[in-house]
Amino acid sequence: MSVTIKDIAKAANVSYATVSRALSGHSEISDKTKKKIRKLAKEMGYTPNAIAKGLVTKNTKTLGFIVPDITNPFFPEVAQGVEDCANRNGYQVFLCNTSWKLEKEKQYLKALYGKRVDGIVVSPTSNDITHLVEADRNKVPVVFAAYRPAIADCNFVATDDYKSAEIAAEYLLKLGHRKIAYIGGQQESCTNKYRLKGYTDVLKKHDISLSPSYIKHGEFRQQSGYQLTKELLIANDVPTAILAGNDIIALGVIQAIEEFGLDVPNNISVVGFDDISFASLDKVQLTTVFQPKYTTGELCVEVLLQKIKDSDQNPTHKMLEPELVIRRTCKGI
Amino acid sequence: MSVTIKDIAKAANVSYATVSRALSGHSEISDKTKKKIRKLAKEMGYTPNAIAKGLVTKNTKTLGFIVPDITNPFFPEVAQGVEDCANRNGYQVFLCNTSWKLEKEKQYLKALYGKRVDGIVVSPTSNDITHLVEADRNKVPVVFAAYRPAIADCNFVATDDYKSAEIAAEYLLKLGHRKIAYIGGQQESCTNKYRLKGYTDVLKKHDISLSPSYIKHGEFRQQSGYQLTKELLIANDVPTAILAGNDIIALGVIQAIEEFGLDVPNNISVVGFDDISFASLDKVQLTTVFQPKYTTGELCVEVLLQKIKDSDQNPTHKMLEPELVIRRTCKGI
DNA sequence: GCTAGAAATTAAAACGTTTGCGGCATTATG
DNA sequence: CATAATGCCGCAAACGTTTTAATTTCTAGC
Repeated sequence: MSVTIKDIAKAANVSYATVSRALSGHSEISDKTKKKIRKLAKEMGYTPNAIAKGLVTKNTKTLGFIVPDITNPFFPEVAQGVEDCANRNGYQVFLCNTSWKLEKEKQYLKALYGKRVDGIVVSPTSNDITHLVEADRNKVPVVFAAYRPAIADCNFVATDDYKSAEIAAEYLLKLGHRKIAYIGGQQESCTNKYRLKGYTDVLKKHDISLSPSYIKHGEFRQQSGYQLTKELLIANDVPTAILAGNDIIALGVIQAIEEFGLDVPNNISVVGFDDISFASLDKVQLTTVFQPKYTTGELCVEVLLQKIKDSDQNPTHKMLEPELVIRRTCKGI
Repeated sequence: MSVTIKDIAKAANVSYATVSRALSGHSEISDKTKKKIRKLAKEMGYTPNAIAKGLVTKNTKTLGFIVPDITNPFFPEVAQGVEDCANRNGYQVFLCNTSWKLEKEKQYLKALYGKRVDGIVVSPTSNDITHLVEADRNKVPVVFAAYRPAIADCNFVATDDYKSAEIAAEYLLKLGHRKIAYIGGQQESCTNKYRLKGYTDVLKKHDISLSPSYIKHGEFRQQSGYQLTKELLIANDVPTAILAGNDIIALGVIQAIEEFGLDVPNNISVVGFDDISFASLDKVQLTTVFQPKYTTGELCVEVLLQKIKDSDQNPTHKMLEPELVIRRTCKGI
């Protein structure tokens, strides 16, 4: 059995209110007893029970972080930002991995609320976020990470996906490409939609016709990029450039291209999104659009803490700037 | 204010003990009232308060997972195993990232205990684990992940690091290499020690003299592998093979070699440990020693749940089998 | 219709904290 | 010296559950 405030009170021969005050400090109490009790607490090996405390104070100093795939290096970097910032402010974070399953996302949301977390940062699995906004409205502050909800009154911090895609597409055009395919992730996903739109808009702007066979969707996974690219290459009209939905898709794309006997960038140029750490590997040198991952995580908990402090302020929207990083998977035509 | 058991009790005109029983189900209660109350609870939007529940039942259905670096792809895979298995059993997990800082590890341990987690799986930052075994003995069950403690009465699940290194070294010898360097991670780390010993033992067994300049230590990071290899290559006695402390170090090693104008595997062979997903990339094709990462995570929480159920059973030790996976970074001499 | 026994329900304590309010010393004020 | 003000501290309620023991209600057997 672990030692409680009551044990200390008994040992010090004071009421347990006094012990509580001595330990927390922010109440009127004489320096003498404060010293005495703190010393005693240390000797007895007291660790405050955050559970009991949470019950009365109604805040648990706990956050939830819901991600679709912790195995995609994009998310660990965001997670590190979340975690560091939470930790700096005395919070702990529950990690929840949905494996791109909406059902799991819902389950986790419920569980987190059950645990009475003080706030949730979530990178949603799908475009169906009704349960999340419902939670935000009635239960616990929610901020979306790397996702820009269609509804206005939600908190989010995201990188401008539309702009990211614009930048990438413009770059490819500048290199002389006209036959540019898009290998996306989940079609319904919001990120995907914005990126797709940025791409199509740029092409339209330059009067380039969009071949439907050049647009393919699957998952944000290497395997998916690989598969989709195979399909693309088997068809007779091979593009000169491929825009991948994100970096791990791009890795799959490259793999497929080379297995097909073609070369990157000599036959086909490839650009991704995110700039995960492996993109800069000498062997990879993937041209991609950088997204501030760590910062996203940090900012998410910062706005969350704001909401926690002052629950009825206006929703916060933070749009981060993408950045084209040119490496060696693209070539002029 | 969220709806509580008392609210439901009032609405249903029963005692709140009845409500509790109706909801939890595992007590004698008439089917009729059970139905009635459950329906009511749903209508009123009741979510049980796990905090309050934890206070009385003394288990929180919560686990802690402490890792040194979530950014190393090794750990997300373990994390996924931990998370999936925990989730399957109705547990939630706190992710704690120490960034290889012992101080943070200690802080987190305290915080987790404060939150009264039911168990902790930890991949320790250093070889100083006294605080962890102390916690295991007096407070909360702990199991070590991917780490084999020197002390006998601890729970752990790890891959046999000694054997892993043996396999790798033997392979290199079979290819004809005699000048094999070792670029490790943190020297004090247990994993490193076993791998180093496996390597040196094999070399001794084959009567190969160990040059001290061939053994270097730093961190389990790409940058570290890169740096150390640069130093190694600048010295005049260049090895024909390098054993890297893990895969991300290996990536740094390869980078340094190629920047130096040498080729892998034609001039220098390299082998890593872990088999992270990027090792199999077409561009990388790293020869490495596979470690069952996901399984490690899963097993960790399995033994944890055992300990939680039956606290005074003997410590559990699980040793997993490594596996050499031959790709394209090694060549015969 | 009575009673024994089983089944369903209630009352109340407990978990470990925090905190508002009241009371007692002690000190300051007139 | 009496009173007011102040500083410390104790009492007890509260947070939302579970659970033990006690009580009521129901069922069945005679």
